[in-house]
Amino acid sequence: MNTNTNFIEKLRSSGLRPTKQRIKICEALFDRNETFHFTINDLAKTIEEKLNEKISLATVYNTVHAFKKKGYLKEISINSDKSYFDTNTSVHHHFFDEDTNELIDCNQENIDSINIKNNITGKKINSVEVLIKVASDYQNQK
Amino acid sequence: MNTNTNFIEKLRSSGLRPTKQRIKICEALFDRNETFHFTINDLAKTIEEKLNEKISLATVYNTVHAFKKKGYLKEISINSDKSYFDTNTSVHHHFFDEDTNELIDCNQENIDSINIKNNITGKKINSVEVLIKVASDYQNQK
DNA sequence: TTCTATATTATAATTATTCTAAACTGTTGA
DNA sequence: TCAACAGTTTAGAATAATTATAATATAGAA
Repeated sequence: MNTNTNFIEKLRSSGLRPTKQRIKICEALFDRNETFHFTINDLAKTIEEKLNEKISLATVYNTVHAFKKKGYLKEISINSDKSYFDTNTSVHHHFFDEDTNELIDCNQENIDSINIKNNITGKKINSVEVLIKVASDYQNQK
Repeated sequence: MNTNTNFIEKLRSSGLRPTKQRIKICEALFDRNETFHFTINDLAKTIEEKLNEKISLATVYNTVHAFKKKGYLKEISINSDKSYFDTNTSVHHHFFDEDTNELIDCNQENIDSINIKNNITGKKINSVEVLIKVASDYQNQK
């Protein structure tokens, strides 16, 4: 409940009404020790199975997008079948394990800093993402 | 027609039957001076409007995937609403213009080489992709 | 030419995501 | 405390990209 008070504060201070659903989603996302990499479905399943709460999918989508807009989540672009999100919003990169479809953080220190010598004229760089696709050594990749 | 002979050769030598449709798709993709960045819809539209040919969408999908598997196309991961492909299969990276939804090549020399200090144990790196999202300087990004 | 494996096609099915419009709820202020 | 209203949630419909299906057509070998 102490954490919940924090979530309520966090929501209110970012101009989001602290509704029952949003607080639950905060719990599912931020009440953990490790970074959480998830798809909308993963999150919905977590809420349903771990928190015994049924939240409409539309709300899960809305909330995740609201949180992303507020900077509490990052969206990661992988194979374009679905969206992946990350509770780690610091600058960092990702491994994507093609065997298991799992995302793994790759912190900045693991890659020399990326210096783009020439940017597109008149445009501002919003993000630089590095995605490293890996798979078992022994098997052929599709 | 000289190019078509080349396409037929290329197809046959990679174990793909040189069908009317595949040859047309080769024309649409490879008969150009510049790299082509496209979605399936872009390609279908090109074939219909520029080459006056109507090829079933399923065939366009099948062929693009076959070409990707053979290494003639690269798939680029951006916002997960649709897939983007690239006729430039050399190692290079991309700018993505969020104002226009346009992909722009970013050749390797524009970025210092990316050195991953620690890879995931037991896995092989299949690809390293850098995606630089840009947008107009003056406007707020979503 | 005939045969067969491979391709193509229209269409249906599937999946992720967004939209809609009605019902519900936090918050404000009387 | 409570009315009012804007902001939220919801189920379900709509949309869009992609894949599956199964019938028809075709390339290439014999």
